Amino acid sequence: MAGKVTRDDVARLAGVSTATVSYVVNNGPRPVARRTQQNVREAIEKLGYEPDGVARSLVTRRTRSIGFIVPDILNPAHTAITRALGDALWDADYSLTLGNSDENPERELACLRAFRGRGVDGVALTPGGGNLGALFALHESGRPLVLLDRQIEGLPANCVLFENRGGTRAAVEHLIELGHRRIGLINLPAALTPGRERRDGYLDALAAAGLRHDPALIREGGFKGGGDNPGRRLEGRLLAADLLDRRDPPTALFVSNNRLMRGVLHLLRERGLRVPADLALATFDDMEYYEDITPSITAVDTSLQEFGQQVARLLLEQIEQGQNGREPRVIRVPFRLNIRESTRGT
Amino acid sequence: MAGKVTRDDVARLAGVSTATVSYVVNNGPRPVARRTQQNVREAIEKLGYEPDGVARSLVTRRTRSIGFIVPDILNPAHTAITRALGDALWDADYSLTLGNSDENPERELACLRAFRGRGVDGVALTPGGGNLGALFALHESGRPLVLLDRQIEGLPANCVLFENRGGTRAAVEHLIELGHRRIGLINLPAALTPGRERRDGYLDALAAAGLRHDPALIREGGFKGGGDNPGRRLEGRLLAADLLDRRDPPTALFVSNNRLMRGVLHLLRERGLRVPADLALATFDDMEYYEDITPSITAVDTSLQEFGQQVARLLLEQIEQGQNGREPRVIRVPFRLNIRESTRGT
DNA sequence: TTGAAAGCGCTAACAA
DNA sequence: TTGTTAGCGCTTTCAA
Repeated sequence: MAGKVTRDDVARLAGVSTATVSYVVNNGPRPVARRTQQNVREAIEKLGYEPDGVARSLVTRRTRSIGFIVPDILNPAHTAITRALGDALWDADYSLTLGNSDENPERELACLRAFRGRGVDGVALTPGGGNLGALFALHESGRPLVLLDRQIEGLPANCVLFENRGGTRAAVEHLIELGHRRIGLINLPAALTPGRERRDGYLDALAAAGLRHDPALIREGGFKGGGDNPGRRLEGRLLAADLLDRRDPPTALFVSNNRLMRGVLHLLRERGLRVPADLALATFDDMEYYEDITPSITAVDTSLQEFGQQVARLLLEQIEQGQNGREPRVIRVPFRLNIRESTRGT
Repeated sequence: MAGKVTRDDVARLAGVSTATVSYVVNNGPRPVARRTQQNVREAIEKLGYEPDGVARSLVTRRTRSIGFIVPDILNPAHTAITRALGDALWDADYSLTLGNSDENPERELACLRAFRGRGVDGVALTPGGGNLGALFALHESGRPLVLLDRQIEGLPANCVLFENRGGTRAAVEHLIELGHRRIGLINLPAALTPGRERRDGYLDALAAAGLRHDPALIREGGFKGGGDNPGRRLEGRLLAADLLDRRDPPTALFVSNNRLMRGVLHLLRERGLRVPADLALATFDDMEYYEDITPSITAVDTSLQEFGQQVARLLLEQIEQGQNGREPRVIRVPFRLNIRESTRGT
């Protein structure tokens, strides 16, 4: 506040030009005599000078910050990705500015605009499906952009995805190996990448085992991910109840994400179902508490940490080297199936 | 990128001065004739002009961004606070820049520095206990600062706290009402505000019921909150096991936070304990999944959303009105005891 | 009601 | 090896 120390003060005290101070502070781009460096450093120390990032940004046109739009950071999967992304960016001296879209296209657009206004050096987001115009424009402007979890038809942007299909297939095959023949699927909407690919993985597993697929065993949520809409909170509960109330109910369930799974857990408690005796359960997204609760839950562990790191890598690569007409990269983060009591028993 | 549209272009096209464009864009501080406004707006529209936030910040010395340092955003309690804070700031047209300290004083300091360099308009953090010098300096510089969850001796900064004492007392009284006489406490380190106050609330409840307090029933973690140190992940498990292995074990446990609680849940599963028959359980921090799992968990619900909102309020108040020598505000966020199966049974 | 112009603190091109 | 200086895009004082 009071009387900010600027580079001029340092230059004066050290008896050099402001340019020299700049070269010392930034370690370049041109060399400075050792002796002079000394003097400047001392002056900086004595005055308690700190460079002003805003002024620097104005001339370099870089802010060393990344805008990150997440549908809902309350979803533990997004939290973990945010954490990993933030850490990786931090290591590269970038900071993370957060925006919640709540799966609301207007909010998403508002975030995009706000980020541009603030001059972020890149944007990462889980696109809600709208705002195609803005996203194409953003991509065409050459600004670093990374899509998470969902691809956008025709938009050749870098993208990080889960092994949706392979992970789901592995989990369902595991259920099949345990002897299950009627396996229900509580799925995300198949309109977006994760729902579509997880459904395909489920079908793959059935087909590979020579099981006929009964469409009546698939239930699909109408919800796309974020927000705290209470009606949707336990959507998984409704869908699972629906399935279990059939005259010929499944003996096992694969649940496509952690939000749906919460609803299913809720239902288990309400009905006092024994797991895996009455119903075996496997799910996508491995939450930390799945290994603490009773029964512990078999889950496809998607390495959220690596996911976040890859997003950072793509972003930094683009910032430092530009896209250079390179083909867009689509990275799949590997998975691991964590088998626990909800399928294997105690 | 290519040929950015600046205010000069707009001024030229509209046939006015750059100052006028500025007044139109900012709606002030001086009036502009309706007719002129029209012209300027049209020019802006036609050129697709967008103000440059960085340049504006350089002159206004405001960035409309807040730096937020959290020990570990993976802790769902912090996530929820972050979300609420971010939303409230967003509504006021501020953005949130995130830093994870991991309870590491060096990282905390690095965040503080980075934030200053980036010119944030205010800082909110859960202080780790170190960096006293930097925090006092920050506060004295007059920059908006809000402390979360932990007070710092002698630092008269605005602060938002939980009703640690009252909430814990209510939960323990609930256990006493259910007939429990030997109630264990798995606590956070009493060196910091939450641990100290929760312990006091526990003692309050015992005293009010005329129960003698047995120090052997209190176990205290050594951990201060963040990070993913695997050894600490299930600290609650060790502490609880220790307590239950006594010849005269408690019949109920109050667990001071969600991280410790995860360890306790893990232990329940390992030992096949029936809750609440073998052991009744109540905890501080109400996680969403506590109402979905079996048994559902009785918890002190601390309204994380309101917590985040209060942080935002304090911050914005300080930014807009300055502290003006006002007394520092210490806000306590109310709680609610959510009674569920882990104490009351099914 | 409006224009001209002086900076905000910094980087880097141009000179020396 | 170092100094001088022209901006970066914007806000706002001073004049008109």
